Formats: sequence, structure tokens, C-alpha cells
Amino acid sequence: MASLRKTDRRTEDEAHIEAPDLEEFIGYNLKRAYVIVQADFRRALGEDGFAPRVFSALSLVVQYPNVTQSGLARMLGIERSGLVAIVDELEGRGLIKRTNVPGDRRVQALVPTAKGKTSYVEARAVVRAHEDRLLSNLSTEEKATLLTLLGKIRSHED
Amino acid sequence: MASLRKTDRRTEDEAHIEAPDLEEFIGYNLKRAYVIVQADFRRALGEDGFAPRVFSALSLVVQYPNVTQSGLARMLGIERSGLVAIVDELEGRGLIKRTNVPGDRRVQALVPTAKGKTSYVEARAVVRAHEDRLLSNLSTEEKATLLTLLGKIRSHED
DNA sequence: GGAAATTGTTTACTAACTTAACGATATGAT
DNA sequence: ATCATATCGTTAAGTTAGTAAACAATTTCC
Repeated sequence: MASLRKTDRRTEDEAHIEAPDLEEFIGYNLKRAYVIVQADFRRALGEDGFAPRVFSALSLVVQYPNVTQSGLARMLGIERSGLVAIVDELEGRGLIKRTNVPGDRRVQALVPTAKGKTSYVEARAVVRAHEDRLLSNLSTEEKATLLTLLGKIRSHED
Repeated sequence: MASLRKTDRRTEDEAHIEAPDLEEFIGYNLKRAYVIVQADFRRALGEDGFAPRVFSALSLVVQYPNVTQSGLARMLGIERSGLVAIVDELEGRGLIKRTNVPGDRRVQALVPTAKGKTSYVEARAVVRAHEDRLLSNLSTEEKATLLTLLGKIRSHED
């Protein structure tokens, strides 16, 4: 039978106790998992490496040259005002440039520079290595399953 | 054969184009999925409802009464300085209280009030309903699989 | 041609942290 | 016993990653 003491302190062994209620929530587990992956990403890319969102933006500019900032913001799921600093950083590093689009003087198409393209390919290799290492306790199939399940959640985007 | 034009603009159809490189990364998908779940959590709990981290803290205090702030911070994976505002909010709402621990005057054990316990049970029901609704396109088995896979990532905690 | 929408940008704000320091207290080594 | 060390909760200041609102310039829609 369990103890009946009203003043059960239970402060011993905190580190080993599970937290049943929280552990059942997908949201809580997503957050905790993301914190780990993101921290390892930053460690892998180093002090002057890309932050995750900057890497993502560069990836899209390399893959979709001439994307507009509005289009890029939409793809990343953030406000276009929030994209300005990211584009500033990438342009400041000489990895992309803002170019005029003939026919619409409001928009500035984003194109990767040669340096931007090679930097991206290098960074992508580092990111792949980071995920391979960090997630080496997941099989290839498990990783594919995880992507599928996360994709089902992401189906609620927009 | 694909187009050979060097100046291929490709700005049309942005909304429908996939982003192959990014989509293969677990970290990117985790982030995008978490943003959706977290936003729906906040919508479900409403204007004056708990923020996710406050809900998590209350959950742990209810389940582990007399936990210390340091212990709680460790469980949540954040610095104890960051917990002060969370505990302030919960105490300010009359849901938990800081109590003296005889034998160690440095620590303040956290205990839920009666109101805190009932508020938690109610909030937990709302959170469960939010996840059930949002994740209704995942089967029970898929949700269990997802928790297992996220748990494998979380095995890197500490 | 005039109203409405869109683009990139700035400014101001917020949330959710971190790091470093602090005084108070407790613990451990000798 | 005392001195060094560690721990507790807290504050203060800084960082990161955003959002919301407004703006001029430009384009699109009747």
C-alpha cells in the first residue's frame, strides 16, 4: 500500500521520477526534441555558422533563385518584416544579392552568388552529418516514419 | 529535356513548389510541426490561458508537490533563473505557493493550492482536446509511434 | 483615374530564454 | 571549529526570434 502521510515530501530522487502527464503530450515532446536538435545544429555549425533560419533561407534562395522576399517569407512561414534581417545577413556575407526585377519595381528578387552556392553545399553537408550523428539511434526507416508523421502535422500549415 | 535557359526566372508557382533539401531535415520539420502545435495550444487555451511552459510547470508541481524550484527547472530543462517568472505567475494566480522547508532555509518547496489542482485538471482536459482535434489525422498507433521516436531524440537530454 | 492591394522596410514591441552576479544558507575537508 | 566551496532563489542585463503596425513606392483592379 502507498504511504498515507499527508506531508509526503517526495523531493528525493527527483531526477529519476517520470512526469506521466506531460510525457503523453505530443506538443511537449516536440518542443523538447526540437530544443535538442537545434542546440546540436548550432554546435555543429559553430560560432560563425548559420543559425537554423538563415540556413533555411539560403537553402531556398539557392534552390529557387529569383524568389522574392515575400515569397520566401511565405515558404518559411514567417512575416516578411522578419525576413529583412535574415536577407541582410546573407547579403552582408556575400552569399546572395537583391536584384531588380524588370517589370515590377516593388520587388527585389533574391539570387545566390557563386560563393553562396558553394557555402550552401558545404553547410548542407555539415547539417546532414550533424543529423546523422545525433539521430544515429534511429534507423533509416524510423527517420522516414518520423518525417511522414511530422508531415501529417505540417499538413495544417496555411 | 529541361530548359537550358540561364535566366530561368521560376518565380511563377512558388506556392506549389516543394523545397526538397529542407524537407529532408528532421530539425526543420520538427520546428515547423512544433510551431503549428504550439499555436493551436495557445488558441485552445485562450487569451488568459496558460502559456505552454506555464502549463508544464503547473503539471509538474501538481504531480510532484514540494518540488523545489531548482528541481523543477531541471525537469523542464531550463535555468532556474528562468523559472522565477513562471512561478511568480502561478503564485500570483493563486495556483501554487512557495513554502518554507524546515531544515533548509535556502529552498522553497512548491505546492499546488486546491484551486491549482482543479485548474490543472481542467486545463489538462482542454490540452488533450486540442491535441485530439489537431492530430485527428494521426491514428492512435501513429501518435504512439511519434512519441516513441521523439523519445529517442529526447534520450540525448542532459 | 481613383481605390485597393502588394512590396520591402523600419520601428516598436513581446516571449522565452541565457549568463553573470548577489546574499543567504548549507556542506565538506582538514 | 573554521574556511572554502557549493547550492538556493533572485535580480539585472542581454540575446534571439519572432510579431504587428505603419510607411512610401509601386502595381493592379474596377
